[in-house]
Amino acid sequence: MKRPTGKPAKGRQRRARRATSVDVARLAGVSQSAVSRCFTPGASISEKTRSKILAAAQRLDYAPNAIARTLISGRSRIVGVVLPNITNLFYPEVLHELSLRLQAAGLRVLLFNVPYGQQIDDVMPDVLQYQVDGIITSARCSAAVGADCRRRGVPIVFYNREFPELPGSSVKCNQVAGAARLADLLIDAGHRRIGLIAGPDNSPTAHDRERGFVQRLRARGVDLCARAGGDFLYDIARAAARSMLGQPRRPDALFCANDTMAFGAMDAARHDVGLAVPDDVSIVGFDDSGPSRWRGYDLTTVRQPLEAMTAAAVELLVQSFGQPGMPAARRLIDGELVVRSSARVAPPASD
Amino acid sequence: MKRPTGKPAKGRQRRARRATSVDVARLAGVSQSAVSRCFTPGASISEKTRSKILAAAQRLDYAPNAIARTLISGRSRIVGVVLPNITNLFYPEVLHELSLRLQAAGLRVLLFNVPYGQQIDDVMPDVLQYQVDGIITSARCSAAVGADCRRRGVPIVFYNREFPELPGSSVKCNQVAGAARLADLLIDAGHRRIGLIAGPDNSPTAHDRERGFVQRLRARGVDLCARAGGDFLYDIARAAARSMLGQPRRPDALFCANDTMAFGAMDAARHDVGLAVPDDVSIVGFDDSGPSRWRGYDLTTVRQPLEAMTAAAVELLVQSFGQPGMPAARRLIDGELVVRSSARVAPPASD
DNA sequence: ATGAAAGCGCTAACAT
DNA sequence: ATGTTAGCGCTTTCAT
Repeated sequence: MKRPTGKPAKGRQRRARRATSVDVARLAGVSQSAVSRCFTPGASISEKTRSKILAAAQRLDYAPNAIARTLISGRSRIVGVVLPNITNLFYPEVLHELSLRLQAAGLRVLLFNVPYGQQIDDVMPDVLQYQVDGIITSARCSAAVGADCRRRGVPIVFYNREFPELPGSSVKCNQVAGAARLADLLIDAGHRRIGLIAGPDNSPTAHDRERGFVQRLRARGVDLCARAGGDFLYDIARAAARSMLGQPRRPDALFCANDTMAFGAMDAARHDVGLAVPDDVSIVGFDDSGPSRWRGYDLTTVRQPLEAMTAAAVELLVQSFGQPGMPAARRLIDGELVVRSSARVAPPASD
Repeated sequence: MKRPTGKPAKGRQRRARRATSVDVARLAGVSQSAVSRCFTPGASISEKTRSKILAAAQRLDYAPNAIARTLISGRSRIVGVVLPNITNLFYPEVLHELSLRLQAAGLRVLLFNVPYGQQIDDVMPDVLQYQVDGIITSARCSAAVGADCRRRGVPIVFYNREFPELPGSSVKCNQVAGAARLADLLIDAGHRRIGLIAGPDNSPTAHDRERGFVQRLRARGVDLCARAGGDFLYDIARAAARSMLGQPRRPDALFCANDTMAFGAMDAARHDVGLAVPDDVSIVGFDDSGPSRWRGYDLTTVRQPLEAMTAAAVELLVQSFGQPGMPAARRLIDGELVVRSSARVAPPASD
């Protein structure tokens, strides 16, 4: 089955044939392995050979084929990033940070979107087929996935999720502590009728925030006076706030489990119910997303320290490349209370 | 260099050895190529063999190695997505749409971020090394990149950018027409003192919007009464609007080249200058980003039809997989005028 | 420091 | 329909 000389390698090729290391070797008058070494940092090669090879490579417009390299070396330098729903105001920033840092570490981002309602399990086979060196995920995850990764030796880092029973490190913002600080802030300001607009039932993050808030309230002898679900969405939260604040004995402070809902609540207060913020009602959120700095909202909230979280995630992942059997590390990073004007900070003067 | 029998393939391996098609073939008692066919849609294989193979594959937890497949077939099913700055309120949605659609088409997204100030050229070598089947990009781009792609036979689709001189298709929202509609809307409402807050100097999109707006104004006999740069950013636009609206002969309408700047301008009008929107000043933007629907802004704007644009981009790319020499297609998609309450729509009753 | 050779896991031509 | 075989382009021993 020798192919007739001169014919371009098989009939298959669909793209312009790129120069290979063999071509470069031939032109430079060296062996193919020399070319390989030339493009491998730290390989032993003389300066003379190197420059000959580089010249030939340049002439042929050669660049190493990362796919072939992956196949033989078993390392792809690709990280699978699996996110639940990029549309959420929070994830774009995460992804931005993540891709910059991974790029800086010489790693590539293979992005996977888990459509609403599905979990990571559904995309996992695809991720694994591309021989990713590691995975960073913020999606829901089952034990099967953990087992998969372990079996394959693919390290996984959970971002703002935690699965103590799964092998894999995690990085989390301390939602509980952050929410507690907001509870303190409201109570210190003299609020006693405090309502809560919660996130989706299936979001651990939302749960943590609610738990942290309510626990601290209890610890200081205050009970929630109203609660509604807002699903992390503006419209739902606005409707919830509208009806909550429309009551005769309405709350005078509102904790929303994320910023987007807080914006909805503020708009409900001002435009639907006709209350002033913070004079009639204090409103606080969680995330410190872009619009919270805007003058129209100026939201008191807790900043998730994205840079630190992302740096930690990448760091943990890169570390685990070194030692395969690395024990799972858990990093809990405190959020920063950002006090703006949407909540009063002291009890009203005359009361 | 025969390796001693029984020893695990070389000393190199860093991850648990995964089952290969050879293992599956052996267990199923068929040839390795049969296994390959079994996992190739449309290949001819008997039902009996297929099920034998699938059973063996399941037992061994086998999945085809996409990297090896890429190497031999020359098709990676990976699309390089190159974006300039994901933090911009617009790109997250693009990326979301794009990744969903590409996933649905059986393609993977390899994400590249072009840090501020750089152009696509700087990341291009990396993209190409991974043998992507195609590229979708929204980053600045030079002729060299176009030449690169052409030479390599890698199709490229420009998203909201256009390079007529480069080989490659493009999908664009018709910024000029959209901006013209906003100009019409303001003039029809009786505005004659119209100001503009422009985008970054290096953004073609920003230029198109400004050009479309100003041209239509001129065509109807109106000249811009003020102009400032806002760099697509909230803070800068707010400052610009503050000084513009603080003048004695201030504009009574403002076009901001994107929504984010319009939010800044609205906040400046209301909170910095004490003007009512739209009673004292009409403000319009461009993009229809999330907060424009919020009650606090309720911004009149032009919606970039992301779904249509993204669908077109993926479609063009997939088409060009079929015919390598496909002529570049240019798709210009009209945006939709979204009339909300931030701009008045008729001349004031008594004037 | 360099070269020869093996082979990563797979697809696709060819032969049966 | 199935098996045989030749590589895809590279990294990595091993030998020199």
